[in-house]
Amino acid sequence: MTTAKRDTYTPETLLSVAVQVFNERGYDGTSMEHLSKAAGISKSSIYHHVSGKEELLRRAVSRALDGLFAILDEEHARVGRPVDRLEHVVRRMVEVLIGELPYVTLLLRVRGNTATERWALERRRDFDHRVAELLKAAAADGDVRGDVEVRLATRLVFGMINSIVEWYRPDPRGAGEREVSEAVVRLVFAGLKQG
Amino acid sequence: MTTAKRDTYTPETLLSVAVQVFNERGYDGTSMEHLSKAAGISKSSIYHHVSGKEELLRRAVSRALDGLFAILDEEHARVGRPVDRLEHVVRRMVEVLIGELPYVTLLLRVRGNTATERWALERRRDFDHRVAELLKAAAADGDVRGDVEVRLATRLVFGMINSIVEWYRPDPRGAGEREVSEAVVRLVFAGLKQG
DNA sequence: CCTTGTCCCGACCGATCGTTCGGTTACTCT
DNA sequence: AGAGTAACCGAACGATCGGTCGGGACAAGG
Repeated sequence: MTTAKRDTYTPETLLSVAVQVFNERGYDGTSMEHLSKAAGISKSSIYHHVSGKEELLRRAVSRALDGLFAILDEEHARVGRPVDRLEHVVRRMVEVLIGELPYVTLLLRVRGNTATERWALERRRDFDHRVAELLKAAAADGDVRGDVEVRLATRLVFGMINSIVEWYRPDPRGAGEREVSEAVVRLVFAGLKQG
Repeated sequence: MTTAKRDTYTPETLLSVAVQVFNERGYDGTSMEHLSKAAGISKSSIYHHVSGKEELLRRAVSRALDGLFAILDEEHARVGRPVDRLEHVVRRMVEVLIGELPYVTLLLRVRGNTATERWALERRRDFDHRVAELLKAAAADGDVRGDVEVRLATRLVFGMINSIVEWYRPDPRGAGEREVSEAVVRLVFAGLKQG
């Protein structure tokens, strides 16, 4: 609180604007001109805050990845029966995904054209493997079905969870979040069939 | 068979090359230079076969959409109990998605920057609504759980199915296809829990 | 007052974008 | 052989790309 800042951009506030535009137009489809219009400052001014377009992407996907990996450090993800730890991770993934929606959205659309994008893809794979091991342990306990391969099931469950970014739009009262995470947990573990 | 064609490009063969590159680099991330390198002809020669970059996109997503809509016209999708028709549509969606993998992949990544992309998004929404009505009818019959909203369940199921394009790679023997469609049907209707 | 540093700007850079054009090659048909 | 044409090419178009540069406006500290 030593400095009384001017009412201006910081790398963080600029990032939130940039991520929104990236998600609307796609990273490749977004020019620095688009960003400057959306931020209300000139194109060259953006370079006062960040080193360039790719740094904005790196900051965004880092934030998303940090949020996801933090789940694995939570107590309920580390101790207990694997099937219960898996349920906790699934539920928390939905919550993080919704809480950091624009950043995770951008992360999930990265294709691998640049070094930054390939680094993001690698960290995503790491996370996937960690969850796959959890599912494998739950299968070894006989708590989840054994007639679907672990790797395949992991991918399909991730697919369902990650697809949330394609349609979820924030609810000002934050009401829909619990409904979504509950629906995902029910469908993943019990399926559509009448229980 | 009246014409013995020269060994050269047609709009269709050129399309298959273009779609592959689009999926690797993203549509916006792909330049006509990239396409010419991949196709082995000069940039200007591409314009002898198609009107431009956007026509390639339009042809690709049209092929994907035609494949999906054709499912709804099949007999098992039109007659019978809604829950059985739903299972058939789910299974066939996986098959079409795998059979037309690169085209459906491109369709699912369209963002809406151009008129062609917005048209594709609109047709996708139409298809989604058709399937949502099927699930609604199955819920009215009491054949699928009623504690998850129909619209929400539809989106999550579509998310799981559509995510296949993110990791499935064609098996020369076509072996994995049945395993995937079976796994999807099991997870969607019965869930992960040991049955 | 003047200096210092933050924040921002218009003008401009070389490179690349999707597309066009005039012309050449190579095959088909008569 | 000669005409016609589908397939192709190199060069260049105006526009836009991500990024650079020198300098102006403005607040804080002396």
